[in-house]
Amino acid sequence: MADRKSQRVAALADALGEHRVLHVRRAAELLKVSEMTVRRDVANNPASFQFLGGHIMLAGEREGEAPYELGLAANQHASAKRAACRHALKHVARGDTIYLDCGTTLVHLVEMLPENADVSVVCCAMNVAERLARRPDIRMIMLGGLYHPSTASFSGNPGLETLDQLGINIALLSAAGIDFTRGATCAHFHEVPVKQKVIGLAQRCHLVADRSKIGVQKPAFFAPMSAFQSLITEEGEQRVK
Amino acid sequence: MADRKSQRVAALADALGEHRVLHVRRAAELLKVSEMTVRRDVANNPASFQFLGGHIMLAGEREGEAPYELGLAANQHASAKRAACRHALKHVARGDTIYLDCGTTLVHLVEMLPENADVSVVCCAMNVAERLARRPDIRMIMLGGLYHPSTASFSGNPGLETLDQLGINIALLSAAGIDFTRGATCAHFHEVPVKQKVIGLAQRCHLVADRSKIGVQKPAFFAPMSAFQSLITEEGEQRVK
DNA sequence: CAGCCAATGATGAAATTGTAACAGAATTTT
DNA sequence: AAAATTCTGTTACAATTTCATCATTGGCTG
Repeated sequence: MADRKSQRVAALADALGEHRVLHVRRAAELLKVSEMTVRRDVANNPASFQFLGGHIMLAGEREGEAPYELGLAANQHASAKRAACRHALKHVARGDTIYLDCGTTLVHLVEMLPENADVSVVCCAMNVAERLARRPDIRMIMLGGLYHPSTASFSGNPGLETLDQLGINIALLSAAGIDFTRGATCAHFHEVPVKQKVIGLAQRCHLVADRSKIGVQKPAFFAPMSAFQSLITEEGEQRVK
Repeated sequence: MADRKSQRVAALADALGEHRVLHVRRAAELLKVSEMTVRRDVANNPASFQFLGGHIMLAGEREGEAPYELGLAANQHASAKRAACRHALKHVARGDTIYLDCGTTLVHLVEMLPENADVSVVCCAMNVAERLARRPDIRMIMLGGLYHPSTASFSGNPGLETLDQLGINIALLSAAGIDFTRGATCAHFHEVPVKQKVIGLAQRCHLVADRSKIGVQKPAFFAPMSAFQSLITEEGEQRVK
């Protein structure tokens, strides 16, 4: 009986893995038990499931709990990041190929891209790619390689070589630290080669970040401010050259 | 006026970007309007928001709406696929590097991998990668390139070149068609180069699929049955050489 | 400024959801 | 095999959500 129960719980987890959200009634049908039993199963496994007004979802998708280690950073300054992206969006034109950097800033830009914008997006991060995958009207090119949970991004030579085959019009880079004299830095060294190569190849580069990054310096340096056309923050755009 | 409204909608989207889910009441407080107005805003933007029993969440995380076109296929034969994966799992040993093919079959295997299994997983599909990203104990290598929504996978030369840098012990391939005389086929031609190169490089290859695929033939041929150590289905493993 | 219109708020009835209590099944223990 | 225990389904009722309706507000136009 503990068998039956755990089997049901597993089946429910499976179903949720595919549907993301399930109404209690529907779950009861699928599992061929009463609604009440489903409710009890859910209540007994708060670690796995979560109730939300008649619907069941996986607990993991709860507030802030992204599968990445980015979780914490993601929520901070989110509206500032969004605002910065809104400003950055002006630089994207029809037909462009753009590079979106890893981090939690530029994911917001994906949702702002107008429908049928006819843009190709190059990225190297799972969180960005996940959003892009929801947009069949956008062509996505992913730079693969070894996965780094800390940034939800990939690194490696073949990914860098992919860039040789691309013509990037606009590169939108993010940074964890921006110092006007020293330049742009990030937290992890594996990000550096991709950023630098993109900077070298793209027609125009912009640094996109919320203002909390200004004055900060992180361990991995990747570009002087002169590498960028502008710095774009929630307050708008400013020349840096 | 329409200004006020769209501003509210944007603010709501922002708030949801941070919280993922918001109770109507809480949203009403945040936006400083009545609950009813929030409800109306949500109802007027079904493309952006979704109601879930008193809670608001961003659309796109909606039921059944996987971001991939795989949606339909995903549910069919799901338990057969899971069973097949359970059998396939026996071939994975500590320290192995394994290749997981694209499709809806082998995603199930990811969750079955024991914790701290010390395995490296090579993949080329978003749906597989998404699950792997939730597993910090697994090393993931992604073959990047151009994204194909039809299979949620990537293709391209640099991805293929990544394979040259890897030593794959076990390759688990899936197929949309299995014909014992003709061999294994899949639905999309862009999958073929990756599959073939993996088959060429891996120490051992197994074909993993539910039995509904047997006797079926799809347009893109990628390997004769002799390429595989065995065929693994929900009924277990069978030699094919 | 009267009048119109859209937007918002308030109210309450209807529908849905959450939960406790009990009774019947299934399973395990004695 | 009987008893005890756990699990499940049913029912009833409380709490909450949903929605239609109408009153009120605020802005705009003539």
